Amino acid sequence: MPRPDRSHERIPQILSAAAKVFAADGVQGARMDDVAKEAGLSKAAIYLYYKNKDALVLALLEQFFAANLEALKLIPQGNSATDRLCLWIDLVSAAMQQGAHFQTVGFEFLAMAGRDTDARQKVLEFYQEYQSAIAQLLVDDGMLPSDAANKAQEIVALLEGINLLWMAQSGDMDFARLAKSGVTALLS
Amino acid sequence: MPRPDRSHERIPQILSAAAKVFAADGVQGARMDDVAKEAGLSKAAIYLYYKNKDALVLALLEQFFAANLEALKLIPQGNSATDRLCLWIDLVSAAMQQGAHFQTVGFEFLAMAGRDTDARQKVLEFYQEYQSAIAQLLVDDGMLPSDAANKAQEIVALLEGINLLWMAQSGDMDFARLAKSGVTALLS
Amino acid sequence: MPRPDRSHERIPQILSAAAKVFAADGVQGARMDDVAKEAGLSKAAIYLYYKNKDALVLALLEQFFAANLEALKLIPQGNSATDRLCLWIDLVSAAMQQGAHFQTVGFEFLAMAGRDTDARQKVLEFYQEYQSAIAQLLVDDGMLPSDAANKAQEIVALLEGINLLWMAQSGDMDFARLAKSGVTALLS
Amino acid sequence: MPRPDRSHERIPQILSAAAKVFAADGVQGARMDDVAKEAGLSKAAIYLYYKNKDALVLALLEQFFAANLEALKLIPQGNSATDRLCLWIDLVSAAMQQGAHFQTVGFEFLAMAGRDTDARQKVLEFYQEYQSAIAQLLVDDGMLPSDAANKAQEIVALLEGINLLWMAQSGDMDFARLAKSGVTALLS
DNA sequence: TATGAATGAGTATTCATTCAT
DNA sequence: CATGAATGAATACTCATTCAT
Repeated sequence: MPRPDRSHERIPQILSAAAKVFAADGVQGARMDDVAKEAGLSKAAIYLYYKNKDALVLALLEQFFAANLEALKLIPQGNSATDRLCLWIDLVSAAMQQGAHFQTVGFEFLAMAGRDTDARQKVLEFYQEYQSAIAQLLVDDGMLPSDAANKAQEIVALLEGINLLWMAQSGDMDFARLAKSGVTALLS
Repeated sequence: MPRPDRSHERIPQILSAAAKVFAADGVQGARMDDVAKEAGLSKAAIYLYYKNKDALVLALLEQFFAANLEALKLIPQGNSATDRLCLWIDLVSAAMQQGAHFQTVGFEFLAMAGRDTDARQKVLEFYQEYQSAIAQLLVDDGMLPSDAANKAQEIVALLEGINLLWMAQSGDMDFARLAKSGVTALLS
Repeated sequence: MPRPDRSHERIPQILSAAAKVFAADGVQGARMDDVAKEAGLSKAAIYLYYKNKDALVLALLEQFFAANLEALKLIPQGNSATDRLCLWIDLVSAAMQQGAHFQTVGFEFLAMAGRDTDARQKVLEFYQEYQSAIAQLLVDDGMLPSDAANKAQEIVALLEGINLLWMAQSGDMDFARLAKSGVTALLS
Repeated sequence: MPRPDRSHERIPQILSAAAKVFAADGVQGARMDDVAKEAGLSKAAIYLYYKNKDALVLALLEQFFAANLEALKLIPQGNSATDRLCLWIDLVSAAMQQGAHFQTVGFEFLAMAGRDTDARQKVLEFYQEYQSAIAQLLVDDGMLPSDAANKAQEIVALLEGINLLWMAQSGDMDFARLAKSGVTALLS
């Protein structure tokens, strides 16, 4: 009599706990003990699902960038590229307030990318998809593909940079206003 | 009988070693042992100059942002704000190739800022000075102070974002071209 | 509704798997997980048949020495004690090639005997029966019982020692020839 | 507090403690914690001298067989091979009472030899030197080299086997008497 | 000022064992 | 009978930090 497969509930449970603990203590500073406690599981149970801490970190890193890519699907239809981006920025900005605390982990993932091949691969893929999506949006609006690629890079850089400043200032900054103003300027 | 103060030669020696080791292994991953070996000193000698690892990390963080602020003094005189920024970007871009490897540590410092008060303070100061300098440059060119503050934030965000993309792509990107093109667009 | 008793098939299945795993990884190094996998059972199933790992080890130890005692029953009838021993050595030697790999576990059992009362008991019994059987064989040939006891001890020691050397040399040695030559010399 | 002992004194200190603990708990059962405590050092200090537990075990194994080889140098001069061996047996027998408890570890080393290449190498070397020394003694007494090699193997086997029985019987056996009687028989 | 030697306080990882199903 | 899932209790190994010299 096979029992139900608990993996599908344990894995989000563990990842969610890990995200919380990693955000609070940093990737290296986080203890498996605390992840387990936060997940309401024994430490050994974590190792049932992740071979070791590195595997857990990588799984979280994947989830982090995958979640960010998900946000690209929220880009709405609309008249102009500028309009569509500005509407999207509002959506993203609202969502940002939520996961703000966890965002700092993103910086550690970027640092990891400088040292770990797997991490670098994920980061690269993420920015490539991100830029592609923005470029497509510009092409939809009539921009030449070659121009769109460059402009998309500027836009992505601007948004990531604003995000960086926003984090640096502990969220004490109007992300949406600055982003919309910047994007509008870049596209005018 | 006073002994010679070796601080002026030991401190750069240690910081330089620490920078190398931190870049290679990450801030938390770096071992005092390795810093000492890299510096050609005994581990205990490090403790003569830095109370503990945290102090060393903070000193390095200070140095990191101070060095970046130094770059602001390189902003040249010139006709328009756009011209001056573009000339400056060329200078910065050339310098960047050098310390590329160490830049990843910057991300860890940003992550630290999310958790450590001292780190946050330094990061905040850095971005405030950075934005002020850019804003001043815009005011010099005739922009209204209130507009200049906003525009400076956009420019700083853009440049930091491009830097981030540049790191993420392991330097495989034309930093200067993209930065100049973006800044020009923002200021047109 | 009584269910069929599977003990008679499970127990050899488990012991045989355990023997394999113990031989490969050592008694302490062997994991119940691996024994279970080797036996094609779940780990918990092992515990249905053996209270704990110690019980399994002891069962294996018993089997090990019992199997060695079985060999004593193979001592053939014959003319002289020397003849009978030499014939027997040939039989034992042929069998040794088989279980060679598992023999290393024997050393661990001897080591255990130095620390564990139960193990010591089994080992003592084994050598007592071993020596008795050989002594009886000598008495059958006309030797005085008191002389036979001593001579049997020498013979057992010699054979065990040759076995030891044979193991130490990874089987790269003519066990039978050396054993027969030695026994003949002891009895001449 | 006086300055601690010099490092070259630490190694015998650690090995001696390890021998004690390993004898009591077995090689795998021994905890580094206990070795440290027995040595009067911190656990970390052990790791200053031995990379890991395996390295410590191997060092002990080396010492074990090296010490046994040392005993070969005690073989005295004398008239006949038999005389020399009997005199030597008396010496060895007296020494055995001392390290009796540690001898059980020898069985574990033999078991290790079945699984670990380094261990096997050491064991092989040991028995080769052991047999060579005995063979030389026989040649000194006029035996043909080819006969001596075989006879030496029998003698070594006998002595190791008696040692094995002696351990199995917890020392409750007259090692020297049996050994001398056996060797005399083998050489008559 | 400088260091070799030492350690206390962790931390990741493992594994025998249990139990609900 | 049988097992997938879970865990408590261990244990090897690490590292920032100290201190006698």
